Amino acid sequence: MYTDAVVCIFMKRYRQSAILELVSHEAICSQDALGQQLRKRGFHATQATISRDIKELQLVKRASDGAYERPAATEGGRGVAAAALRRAIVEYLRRVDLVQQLLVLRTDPGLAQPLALAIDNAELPEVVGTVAGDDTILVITRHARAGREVTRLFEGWAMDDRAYPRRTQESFS
Amino acid sequence: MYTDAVVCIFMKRYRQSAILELVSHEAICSQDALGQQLRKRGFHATQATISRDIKELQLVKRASDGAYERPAATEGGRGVAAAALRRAIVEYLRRVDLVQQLLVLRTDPGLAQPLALAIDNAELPEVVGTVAGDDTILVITRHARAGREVTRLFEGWAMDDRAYPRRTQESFS
DNA sequence: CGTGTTCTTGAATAACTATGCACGAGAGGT
DNA sequence: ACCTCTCGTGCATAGTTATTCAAGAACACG
Repeated sequence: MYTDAVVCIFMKRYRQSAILELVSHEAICSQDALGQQLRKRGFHATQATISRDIKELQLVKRASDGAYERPAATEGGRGVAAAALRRAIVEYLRRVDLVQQLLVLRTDPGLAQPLALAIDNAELPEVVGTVAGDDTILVITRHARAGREVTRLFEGWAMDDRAYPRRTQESFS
Repeated sequence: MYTDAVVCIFMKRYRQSAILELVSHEAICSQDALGQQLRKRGFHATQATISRDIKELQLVKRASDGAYERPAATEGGRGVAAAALRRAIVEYLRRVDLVQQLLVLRTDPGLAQPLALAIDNAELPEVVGTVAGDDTILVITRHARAGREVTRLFEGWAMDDRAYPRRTQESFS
């Protein structure tokens, strides 16, 4: 069954990295298609095996186009979300106003949603929730003190960015 | 077929938000299961309809446990990243040089990192990767043709910007 | 050696999802 | 009123994926 008996154990790993390689480069929409690509690269595996590989690799299948994708590329945990938030703040935030425990953020038109999303994903403990329109976001914090804290945090990031005319990159990570 | 004819148009929206609600709260592993839950909440929809809803909502199905999930965690998706890239190009890019499949971008001092980040996040299919220094970015594309395409794309954006003096954000989408 | 265990896999098939087709309801347009 | 276009939908079914069953290989242990 195996061209070379010894290879059996190692095969799986190689095959799986080939799968990651493939799905990150092109849109593969079915396990059979993936099997075909693998065969071109010298791997022989049935759909059943590929199904198991995909499960182990924790890939996801996008419903929009049916392509496989590794969510690791897009997510990666709390720390990454925080970094993403900082980037989003620097990139999108234009103005901040605080009223009691309510924070009103302004962005350029159409960019409120992505920024609100970044705020939600960061899951800051002080933040209860957000409501976003087109260029305005209302951030509800637990109380006025929390509001001040968050305001300072966001303004600080935005400041850094303007102070030195836009540099800083080490500080992102 | 419809309990009330007028409701038909609005139904979809309600149903879809119910779907988002459901998948964010519990692990739903099949469209039939989703259908069951929906029925409990007063929505009647066949598997076919749910399949279409899921596609429209751009959910993904995790291979690990088969549950549906909204990739909203990915900071707004491809489109937003592309818009961010355009902003970054307009804002930071100063010069472009193409050598075969290698693209050399110049920015003002210290701004190469954020621009490179935007390029990476946009995940352009032609782009293999980037290497960024202080004011220079090397963008590796798949081949010379891809390089020309990307060059035209970036230059086009930079051009637009000079035509209309600085940032008309409606044009970003 | 045997024996039992664990891992990996293929074949068959069950389970699940997407889609072609048809139809009814509204929205315009003539 | 009538036609035509677009949407949203169900039904049937084609297409895709997960799982069950069985078997071969490697390994550990008496």
